[in-house]
Amino acid sequence: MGLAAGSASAVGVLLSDHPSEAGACCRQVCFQGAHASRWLSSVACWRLSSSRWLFRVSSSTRSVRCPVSRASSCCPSWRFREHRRTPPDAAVAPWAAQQPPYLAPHQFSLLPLPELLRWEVLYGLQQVDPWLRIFEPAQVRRMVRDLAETGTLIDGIRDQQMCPRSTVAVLRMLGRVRTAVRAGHAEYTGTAPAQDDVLDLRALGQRSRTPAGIRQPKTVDLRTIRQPWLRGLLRTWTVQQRPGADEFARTLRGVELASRALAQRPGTDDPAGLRYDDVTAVVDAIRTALKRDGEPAGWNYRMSIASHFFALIDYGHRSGAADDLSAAFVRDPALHRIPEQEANEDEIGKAIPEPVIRQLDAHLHLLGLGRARGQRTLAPDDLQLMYRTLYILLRDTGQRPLEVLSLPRDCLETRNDQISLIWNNHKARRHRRRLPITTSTAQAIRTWQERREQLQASLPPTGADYLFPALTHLATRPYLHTSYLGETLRDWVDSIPHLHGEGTDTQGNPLPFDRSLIYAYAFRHSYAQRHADAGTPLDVLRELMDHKSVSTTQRYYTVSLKRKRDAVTKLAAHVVDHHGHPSPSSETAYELRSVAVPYGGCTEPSNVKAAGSSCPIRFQCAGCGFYRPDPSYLPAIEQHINELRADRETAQAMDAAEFVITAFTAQITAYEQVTDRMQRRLAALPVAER
DNA sequence: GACGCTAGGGTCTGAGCACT
DNA sequence: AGTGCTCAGACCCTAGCGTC
Repeated sequence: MGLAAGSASAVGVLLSDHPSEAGACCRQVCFQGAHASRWLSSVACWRLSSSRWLFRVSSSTRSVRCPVSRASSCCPSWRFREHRRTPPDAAVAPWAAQQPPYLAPHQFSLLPLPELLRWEVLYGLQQVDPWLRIFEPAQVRRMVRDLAETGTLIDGIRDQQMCPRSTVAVLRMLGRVRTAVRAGHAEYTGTAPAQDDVLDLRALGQRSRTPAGIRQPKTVDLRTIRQPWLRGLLRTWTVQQRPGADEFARTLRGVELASRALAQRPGTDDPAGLRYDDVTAVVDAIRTALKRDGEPAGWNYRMSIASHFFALIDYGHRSGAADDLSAAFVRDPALHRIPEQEANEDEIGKAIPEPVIRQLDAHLHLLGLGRARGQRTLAPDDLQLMYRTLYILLRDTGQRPLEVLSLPRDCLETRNDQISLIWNNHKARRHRRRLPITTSTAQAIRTWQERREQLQASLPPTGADYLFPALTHLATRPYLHTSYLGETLRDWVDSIPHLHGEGTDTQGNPLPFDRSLIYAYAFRHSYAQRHADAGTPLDVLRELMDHKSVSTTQRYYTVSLKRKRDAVTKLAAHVVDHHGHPSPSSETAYELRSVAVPYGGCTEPSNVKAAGSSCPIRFQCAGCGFYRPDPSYLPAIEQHINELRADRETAQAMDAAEFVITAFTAQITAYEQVTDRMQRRLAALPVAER
């Protein structure tokens, strides 16, 4: 339990009407900041009586010396001694029940509450402790004030009705405490959650917040799952396995989809009657699942939903939680697959085009202004310098945002005049990697490093080892959070007045670039695309990006349709017929009227109509009038000629029939003529176009 | 190469901390 | 008590890698 007002240690005081020793009218426990929960844990032993349930303070709860000076008129001990001056034999209990407790800003008292409510609140606060980052005694004091007229928290009325004058923050605290108390009471009496159709996820240990709009503690109404057996299985699994929030959400999504699909089929309310076809129906529903906004969900997500749903079914079979479940209701790995869709041909990848990056560079002076994150810790100039350095690193190194943010404070290394960036590959768990960088990139880092050294005294010590340290003591990681970078980049990009993309409108004006395509990770794609366009060998780029497999590197950049068209346009102008006569055509006409055959295209109509599978002369292309050899295949054709020569020699050695040798010779001659003509035409071209 | 799993990133949004 | 800022959860997605 953290404490507000940044106090390093504090004292929680529970005033009791049963003082344990003479002269001490308050039972109190000292605790250091975050360890209050240990104290509360020791108080958590409670029992149920016939008419009410209450907590019992454990004997391990220590009574310690009052930290308030006894000379102080605020100290209850001192006040009690003063009280006894008039009736020397006055009892402590009646007196203490009427006394306002002494409270420092970091303390609260439950004394004003009736006894049952006092123990309920205490238990609730103990349970609520792990759900909070910082515990605010002031909120508890307000809650206690507003609860004074209440008898018990276990009541059907809403929080607002219980404390109509409370502020939003107090009602939030009250809601948490009531959730915890209700869950504890229900668990003790054995009424929930094993039988409830409304699951309280927080009471089940999930520390989760809710999607937009829902402010109440998160509950899930299982009554939307129409099949009682499926509802029961999900409830049992949740209660017994206590899944995390994400695991539960995916499983629930799978169950919802399955329930909807099964509801369309007769007899699926009886788990024993389920068949193989029912599994197929469930898989079909997941295979075509949509996101909540109506768009098709991604393949990996749908796969994950299916995986979680069938893990639940397996749990039912395995654990006996679904004893009646038909043995036929299992996934068939061979047939119940969720295939990955083909990538869209027109998709041009996620790289930010270089002209757009140049426009971003031109507006670098705006980065870190406006709503930049971290204004409370850093001066405007320092903030700008930090974000500028982050941008340069993203742009020049192609590293993932988290890798840039978590760079070590001393991340530069110079060997043989080559400067390298030392970084950690979190994703592949390979650390202390080295990436060669340019002098200008290194200079940008050094400039920030020098300024960062001067700032260290004003920064939280947890981030001392990092180049971009956490800026507040609340941060859960020692380095800057990814959302800082993402949100500041978003605000910067939105603040740039004009950002032109590629192409123009009908009036010739440049088209605006879609700003949503600019985000931190997109610079990694740009880095890969930049290297690919510059001709960096794939294996070198793989090393630079620290990928294990080349296929991963290839996924980062794509050959855009435009680049393909450029290539087709250039080559289409040099297509020749089999006599070597130029046979130029528009790229579209050529694509429409031809079909790919070995080493070029075929324009024979019946073969084109059959998509290349119906050659009337059995693919004797070199001698065909419809053959359009493609200059890009020149090296391959020459290799093919060599193979034909080798085959002819083999045939001669085998003393093959004369027509076999003649056929090889004719093919070789035909392909030689094709290459000869193409080479002559290419030689006549300007050097730049070859 | 298809499939499936795990770890973790991008983005949106609300909770709640910190400051006034 | 009001308000702006910070951070973490939800949801969906990508990357990396192992298995078949």
